[in-house]
Amino acid sequence: MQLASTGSGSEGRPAGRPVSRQVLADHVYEELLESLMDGRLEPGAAVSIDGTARELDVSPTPVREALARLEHTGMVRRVALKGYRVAPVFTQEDFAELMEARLAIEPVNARLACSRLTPSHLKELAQAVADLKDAPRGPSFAEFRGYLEADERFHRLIAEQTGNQFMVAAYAALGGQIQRFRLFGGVGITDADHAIAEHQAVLDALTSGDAQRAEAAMADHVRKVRGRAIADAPAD
Amino acid sequence: MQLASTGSGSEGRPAGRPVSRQVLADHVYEELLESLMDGRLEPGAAVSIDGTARELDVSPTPVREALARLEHTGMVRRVALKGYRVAPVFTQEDFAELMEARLAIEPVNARLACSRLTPSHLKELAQAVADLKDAPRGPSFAEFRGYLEADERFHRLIAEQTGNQFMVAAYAALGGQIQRFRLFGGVGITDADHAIAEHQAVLDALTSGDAQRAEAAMADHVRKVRGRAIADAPAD
DNA sequence: CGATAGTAAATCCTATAGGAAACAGGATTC
DNA sequence: GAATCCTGTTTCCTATAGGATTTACTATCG
Repeated sequence: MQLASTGSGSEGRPAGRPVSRQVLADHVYEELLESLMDGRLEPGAAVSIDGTARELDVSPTPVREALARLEHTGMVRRVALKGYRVAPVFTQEDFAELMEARLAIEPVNARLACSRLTPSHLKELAQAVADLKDAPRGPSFAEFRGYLEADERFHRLIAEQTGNQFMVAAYAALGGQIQRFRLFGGVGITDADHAIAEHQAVLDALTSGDAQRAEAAMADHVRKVRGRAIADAPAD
Repeated sequence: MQLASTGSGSEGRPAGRPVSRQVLADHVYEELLESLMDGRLEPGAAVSIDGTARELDVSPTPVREALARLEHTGMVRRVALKGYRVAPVFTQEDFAELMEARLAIEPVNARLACSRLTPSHLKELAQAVADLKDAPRGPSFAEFRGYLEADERFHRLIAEQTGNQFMVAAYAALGGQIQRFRLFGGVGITDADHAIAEHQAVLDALTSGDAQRAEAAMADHVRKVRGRAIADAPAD
């Protein structure tokens, strides 16, 4: 790394980025994922490979690779020779299926995590609940973004604390869809008080170390989320 | 499939082939997936982009796209600037986690599928069990390949018959790993008689329409598979 | 006025080229 | 004899070019 006396070739490295060499496809992936999560890319919108490449000032090759990865998450769909589109809006049936899947996975996660919890894990969970309480809940997206982030973080932490890589993967596959639904499913943050109380109940159960109770608390939470969403659903 | 007949690639492809136009990346994906499932690509082996491209007589671009998709399934791993490698062998801990995840997902699948079963679905399941019984079980891989395929098909059919796209995705994420473990985990087909009987029990429960019984039968099957695998595990 | 054909633009898909980094092997020096 | 440096090769990563196909717009004809 130290330069030899006879510097061969270009000596001037850009001062801004000395070694932080990163693969462009990763950057593109992160950028697209953020756009999808933030709602800047609305369901049904076309995601042009060339267009995205021009917008991010890269070549189409990294964009193609990033989209290939994103396709496997269900966030975008590929039609063989037509290109990529953002996955369509959730129907009520999709939502019901998603909640069914959450009911199968998340209570198990809570039960498994319960037996492996460490104090630092509990602290992280408590922080997530605290952030949920403190997050602003304004009408614009920028204002309730923190709320959604804390909500997702709480559930993801529990999945990670199972120590089971497959349960983490299973939740991750759902987590993106859950986040997407929160944005476009029509359910706002009218249920914050209830949701916070339920999260607190899950956290209390986990703290108590009673795995059965934690599993039940999580199942109760998911069921109630489903119930509130159905009650608020637009009759389209 | 035409890839095999290209021989010594002399010139570009002949112009008059409008029909059966398909994306090359899909071909590469299928080819690689089959190699991974068949065990031709052993765990830890490097999967060179350029090498695979030469071998399949395509350019590196489709190979890159196929590998990007495969990475998300856990079959291959990517190191930032070093390339792709086949995922390492399962440890006993990995196996325990996989079975824990199966226990969370597959019994639920059986329960959900039970209420939606149609006669044609039942016929497909019965065919899978019949194939399992009839499949040869020789020592070489080519001989018990049919057995593994029927086994995987049975479980996948149940997942699909839930009608829940997310449960299908969750099972698909596990299914590949299960198949990989069957090849490299050390458990042969010494338990065929037990496994067939358990599959039959699950099928009977599904036929009866008793969702609770189907769920229990599937849970019993997964637990017994786990038990037999642990008993047969090499003490490495 | 409406429908159709033709052209132009945009897009996807694949191949090829070139730069950068990592790995392997051999030669040199202590 | 061992460690180090250098060099050649391989591989990954990105950019660019070109063929093929779909889409949109326009002009012409019925």
